[in-house]
Amino acid sequence: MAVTSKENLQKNIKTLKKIQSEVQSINRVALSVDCVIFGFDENKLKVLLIRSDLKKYQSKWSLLGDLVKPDEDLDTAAYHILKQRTGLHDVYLEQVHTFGEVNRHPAGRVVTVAYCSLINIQHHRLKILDHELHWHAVESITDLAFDHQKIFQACYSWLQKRVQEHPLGLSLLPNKFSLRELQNLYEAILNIKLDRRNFRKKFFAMDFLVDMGEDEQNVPHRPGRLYKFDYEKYEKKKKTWSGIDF
Amino acid sequence: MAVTSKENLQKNIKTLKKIQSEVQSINRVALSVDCVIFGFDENKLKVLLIRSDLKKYQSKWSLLGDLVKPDEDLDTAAYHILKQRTGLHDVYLEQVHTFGEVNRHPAGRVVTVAYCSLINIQHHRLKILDHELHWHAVESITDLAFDHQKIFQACYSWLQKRVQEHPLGLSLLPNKFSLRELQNLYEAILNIKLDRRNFRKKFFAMDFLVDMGEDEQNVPHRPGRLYKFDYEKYEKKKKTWSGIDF
DNA sequence: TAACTTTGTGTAATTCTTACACATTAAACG
DNA sequence: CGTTTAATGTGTAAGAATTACACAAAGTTA
Repeated sequence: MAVTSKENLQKNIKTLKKIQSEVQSINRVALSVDCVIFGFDENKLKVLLIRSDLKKYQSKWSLLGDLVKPDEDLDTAAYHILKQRTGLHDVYLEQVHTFGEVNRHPAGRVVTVAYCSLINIQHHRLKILDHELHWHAVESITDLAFDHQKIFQACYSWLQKRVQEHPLGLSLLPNKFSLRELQNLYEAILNIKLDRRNFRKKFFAMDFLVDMGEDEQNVPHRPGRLYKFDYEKYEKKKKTWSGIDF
Repeated sequence: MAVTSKENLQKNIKTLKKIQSEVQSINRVALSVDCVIFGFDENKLKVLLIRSDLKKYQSKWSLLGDLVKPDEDLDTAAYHILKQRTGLHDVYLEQVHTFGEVNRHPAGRVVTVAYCSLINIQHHRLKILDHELHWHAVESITDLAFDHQKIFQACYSWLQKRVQEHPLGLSLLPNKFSLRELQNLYEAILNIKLDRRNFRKKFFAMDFLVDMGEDEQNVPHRPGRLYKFDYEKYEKKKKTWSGIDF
């Protein structure tokens, strides 16, 4: 099988050259990444948006994005945006979907890879004021630039689903949090009300919460216990899918 | 807010031109789509592979893919491959992930968008013999060309998860199928054994199966009932996610 | 010290999941 | 034609998970 004859080798080199020329010439497009950066503040789910350079006059907001350099991995490009815009490097980031319609961008063919990121809004407050960068409550996001509304919607739906099978949502909270905060978070993301006792029971039953032995401070009522999430334990024990459930 | 002053307009045009030049010049990469095409035959889950043009001498197999033309949508490009290679046009196709590592392809920077497709292998048998196109059982797929092993693995994992929340798996079966076939399908995809009675109970409880009033033919034992899947009913009733379950 | 607000906890009813066995049907074989 | 073979079709009881729901305790504020 693995007879590497001279002809085969030459044929192969020829084919490679052909592909290379195809790759180099006409068949190229611009590639960008766009990040949907979620935060959680005042019990609301928020998204970080920037006033679009382009179309500024229409006062439209857009997602944070940039062109991918020819020598840059996609993930790297997305991390770069996060670092640049929020100053954070240790963030949850996951690719969601690629949008490649021919006419999606006014500047020509630009295919964009959408990433979803979740950050702790408190670690970050500082860097915001410069630029035209602002947090927007998800319900209020209605008319973004380009096809960013669609991209945002895809990422939000993705988050709502993903958060039910993976503890990524916790990236939105401080390291120590109360169960009320945790519940508020899920209620905000899923846009539903949950039963407090059952929510609590469920999370304790998962057994990933570590009691920090501390209570909340400066609350005008009985303070709640603070917990952290044990990611290591989660990684070991995480649910191995099985059950058909349309 | 919406004051469209002349300066703003001019500034905007200038910005657009700047982006256009960035988009047109250096910041471009080749884009391809790769399809992981699943089929189901002899109670095994299979994938359609082609002998790589390139690296042919190493007898490696690869996924079916092609460069995306500058005037072609991503989904269109993926459909095109399916049409071209299988002759089928009415297939289940979904984007899974985009792979964009700088050095993933020997011919230069090629970012590829991976699609997953499920086809009914019986509607298709004919077109296979030409080309170096073959079905491979998923367990036997170990050493594909380029990073195709990684792409295949991502799509297979995606399928295993997706099939538990969406009836896409049924695209792999004929329109009329027995419950045994259906169970074999799920067992093959998930690579587990399922209890026959409970499986049956579960599917009937979903209430998406329509009794065709016919039995299997030419089986050397008691024939099973044939059913079809009611996609319309599914679309109406489909489960609205809710439950946290890591 | 009384009023307020939110925490923390338990149980009963219901639904869902799992494990498991036997009679039935058709084809194949002698 | 009767026996064997191989799969279909069905029900139930035990256990697990989910839901709905109410009251005492702990701090803060006035």
